[in-house]
Amino acid sequence: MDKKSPIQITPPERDDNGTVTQWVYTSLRDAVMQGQILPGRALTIRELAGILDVSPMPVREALRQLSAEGALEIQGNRRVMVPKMTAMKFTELCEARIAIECHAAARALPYIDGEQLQHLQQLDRQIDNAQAEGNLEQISILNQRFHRALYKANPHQITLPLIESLWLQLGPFMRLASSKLQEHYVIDRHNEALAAIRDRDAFALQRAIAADIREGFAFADTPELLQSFIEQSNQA
Amino acid sequence: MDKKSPIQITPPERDDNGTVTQWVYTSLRDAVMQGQILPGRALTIRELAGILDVSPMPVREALRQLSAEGALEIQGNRRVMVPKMTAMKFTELCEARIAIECHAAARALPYIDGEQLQHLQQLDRQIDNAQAEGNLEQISILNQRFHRALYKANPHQITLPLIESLWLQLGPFMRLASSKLQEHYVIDRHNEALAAIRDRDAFALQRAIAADIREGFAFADTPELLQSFIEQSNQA
DNA sequence: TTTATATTTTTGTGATCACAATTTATATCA
DNA sequence: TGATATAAATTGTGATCACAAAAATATAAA
Repeated sequence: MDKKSPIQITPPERDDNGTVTQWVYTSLRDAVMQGQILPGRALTIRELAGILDVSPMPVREALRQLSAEGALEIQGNRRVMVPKMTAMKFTELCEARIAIECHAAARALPYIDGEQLQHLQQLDRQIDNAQAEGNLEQISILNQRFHRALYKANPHQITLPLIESLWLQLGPFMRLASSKLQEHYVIDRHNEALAAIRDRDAFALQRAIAADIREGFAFADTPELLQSFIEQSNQA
Repeated sequence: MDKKSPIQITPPERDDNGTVTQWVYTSLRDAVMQGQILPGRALTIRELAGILDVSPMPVREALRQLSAEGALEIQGNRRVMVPKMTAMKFTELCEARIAIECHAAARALPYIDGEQLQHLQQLDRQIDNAQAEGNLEQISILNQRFHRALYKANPHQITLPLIESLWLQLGPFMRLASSKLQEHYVIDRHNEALAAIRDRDAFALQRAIAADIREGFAFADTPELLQSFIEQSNQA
């Protein structure tokens, strides 16, 4: 119980409506996304149930769902863990994000009305503020919210679950890696995206989104730098 | 129990190794893919457990996994059902397939060696045979196998689960729709794909894959035809 | 100390049960 | 007959238990 690395879970308010399974799911999802569980660390149902003070049943269900979403990995031993990152996997995830999110953005463009544009602009301003404060955590959350709002403008959207799966797989590594950095310059490509939306220019929008995603990973520009981050995050 | 539409499940051999949950999952997945469960039909844990002659527990887990994969949908009532198709959703799923599978094919291309090419050619011949026999069921299975083998050539592949999710969402509708057709001409684009692979031509490969996917849906060419298939498949 | 073997503990799986919420069926009244 | 209220049945959820498989630990031999 205490020989292994600690699992720090800060669960959200136990909202009375909604099932326990739902709450456990959100708690674990957040913990994974924030890199609070080391990759490779074995997650046992009973231990998590003890930490969250619930019966094993909702944990079982949440683990299965998170595994299906790619956030966790079921090994041959039936053991569940946060997947370890590799350089090639990282590259594949980035390129997949670019391909799918550009597609989603282009498909959403025709549906973006004035109100939604305003909402995106507001999110962009909030990101600027968080940038000024150097609040990396907040930047990351708002950035996700910006992308989600953009893709969701398409009322027939079906790719968001796929995109979120990629975010889940990249999330833990991103957090661990960016926490090792003292500074992290971010060029704001959201303005370019907003301009492209106003111009109804799908290609420009895709360029802006692709650049935004690519520059979000710029901290691991060189293969050597990437490798060093991976080794640090996979110490287990 | 018998007022509702029947659920015809032909489960595979109960392989002794592997968990009951795994077996239930595969059984339900196949049933959904083959359109044997009407969209909108409420799936209850106990009923499925009775049909498959297992306890409710493995059914619960399988349903949750299938829901996370997009094969099933959890309504507000916590009821689970096969999602209903809409014209717009169908279009979005097709376009997403094209975008992601073209990406996956291009990323796999550099890794395809002689042995894998040979395997793809063999699958192509099998498809030709099934075509000659008019065995739609077999064509569909082999076609999936062809695409899967192609994308899997990339050893760092991470998009296959996303692609399979799209297949799961399209599958039931495709089966129901194509069963209404007497004939279904299929132009074989796999030869073009194989030629592109031999030439190491990524763009040509993407064109071939895109055309293959698009022509697989050609039976619903016009909006009116598509609408009529949707209405037929959603009678519930 | 290191390696191999035996024992204990822990773990995932699947079954069963209780209960509140929802659905379905039945009865009541216009 | 048709709408509405009441009762019965069914459902998902979460808890608990038993058990075989796996992991961790202890023991023996080199």
